[in-house]
Amino acid sequence: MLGKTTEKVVTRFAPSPTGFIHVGNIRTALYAWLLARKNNGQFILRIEDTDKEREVVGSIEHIQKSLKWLGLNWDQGPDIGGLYAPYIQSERLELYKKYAEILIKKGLAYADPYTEEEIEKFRQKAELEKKPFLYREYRPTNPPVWDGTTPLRFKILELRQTVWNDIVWGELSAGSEALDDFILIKSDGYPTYNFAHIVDDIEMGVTHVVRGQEFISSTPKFLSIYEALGVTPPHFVTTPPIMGIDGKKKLGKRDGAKDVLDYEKEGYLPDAMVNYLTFLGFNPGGEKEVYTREELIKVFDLTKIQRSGAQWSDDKLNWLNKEHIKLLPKEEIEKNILEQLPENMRNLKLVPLILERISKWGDVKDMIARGELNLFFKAPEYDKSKLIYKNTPIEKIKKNLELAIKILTDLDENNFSQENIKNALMTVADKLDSRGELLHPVRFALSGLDKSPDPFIIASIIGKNETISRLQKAI
RNA sequence: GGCCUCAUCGUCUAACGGCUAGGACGAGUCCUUCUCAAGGAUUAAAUCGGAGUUCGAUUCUCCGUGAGGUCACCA
Repeated sequence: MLGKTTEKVVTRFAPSPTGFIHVGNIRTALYAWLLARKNNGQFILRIEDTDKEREVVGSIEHIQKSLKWLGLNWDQGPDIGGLYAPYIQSERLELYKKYAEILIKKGLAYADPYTEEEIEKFRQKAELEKKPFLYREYRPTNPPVWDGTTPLRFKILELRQTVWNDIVWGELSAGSEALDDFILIKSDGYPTYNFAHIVDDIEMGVTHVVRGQEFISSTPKFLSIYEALGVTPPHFVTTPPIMGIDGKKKLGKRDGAKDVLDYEKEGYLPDAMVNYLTFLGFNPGGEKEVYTREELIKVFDLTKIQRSGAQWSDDKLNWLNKEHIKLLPKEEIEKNILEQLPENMRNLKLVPLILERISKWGDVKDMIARGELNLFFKAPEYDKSKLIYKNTPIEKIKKNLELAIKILTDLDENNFSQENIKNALMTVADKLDSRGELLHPVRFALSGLDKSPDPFIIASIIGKNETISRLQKAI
């Protein structure tokens, strides 16, 4: 499956520092990481900062933070160095120049003599003729010697059909229209992505190039560079796109794809994100869906990556996050929930109640904002008439509330637990015409809400004194 | 538009060419319940269309349709 099975697997994630990493493209990093970890290989982080115009200050740190949060640790990278340092392309310009010289010597690269305006004219002409624009049709016969002030172009010699193999997609092919004289080095001295990533992948010994399917159509160009340099290309692992929630478009920043770190802020578990992201476009077979990180590494298999795009689903992510929360030790759940609460609300007894109403830690803040926890800290104000259960007469409601007070007063304060309260009240409630005529006024007296947790858990949390005081007030 | 690619419930997906096309999310119903949530049970829901190969096609081939990607001194 990996081709040369004896080779050591080396994968990389090579983002450009143009802002945050969104969930639509972090999955490539995840798959590259899984592949390296599964094979005890190397995972490299490389920064492709060859476009100075689009560069955003601080994004390298932000990207590293995103990867760290997800637990995608790298073995070589800008911060930790490694055998092939530096890992930032702008610091490797000499290397690209060296490779460019090799191509020039071989007669496979030449200086582009045209101005941008001239090229634009060619392009317009092609558009008018409804033909695709191909620079090679205007290739200069006697290009000047390249002095570094003009773009350097690759010279495609042989026009032919390109056929190659992709581990995910199988055999792929493209006609000769896909081959053109593209730019290797820009007039500002920086290499293009097309050239730099190949040089680096060769230098760093990358064995598996994991990337999104937007690169399929430029693969013939990449292959012609490998061929020109006399280097065997790496294995290509092309991943399907992730589509936005609403439409069918690829998930991108423009379509509201969120920063990976936004999910950290919202209180998702990194393991749940990793699980969700892995399964968006991959399935090992079988019916198990909740996987730990270690299990994912074990079952990850390149041949089981999907080819069609998958739509992002917050619902499924939320469900999976809840499943991962359930996997956590009790103390950790308590710690995380308490952290979300303001100091005056940090009551350990609230934890089980909160837990069953959230799918991620951030939901706790929403509960607070909606005022759902207020009733545990302050006696509620409410419309008295709502104490009545259906058509039960007021006298009966009053009697039942008095009955409840009597029962609860008899309960020992040390045994004022949800279970004991429930047993005590239910025994009495069962003897009435309907349980509601007791349970409803009690719950309403305690909560003041049409919809709330059951009276037993409320009583156990606010304690015996407060419970009885609220019931008396109701009467 | 040229080139490349993809197509199973609403969504994520499973199914050596062979059981009644399976699971999960979401939705509905029921149980548990005074209400909400949680939990349990359960129902509905799909092989894009048309030819061909075959005893037999979700699976292989062709055509059509739909969708996505790509055609930069961006990566």
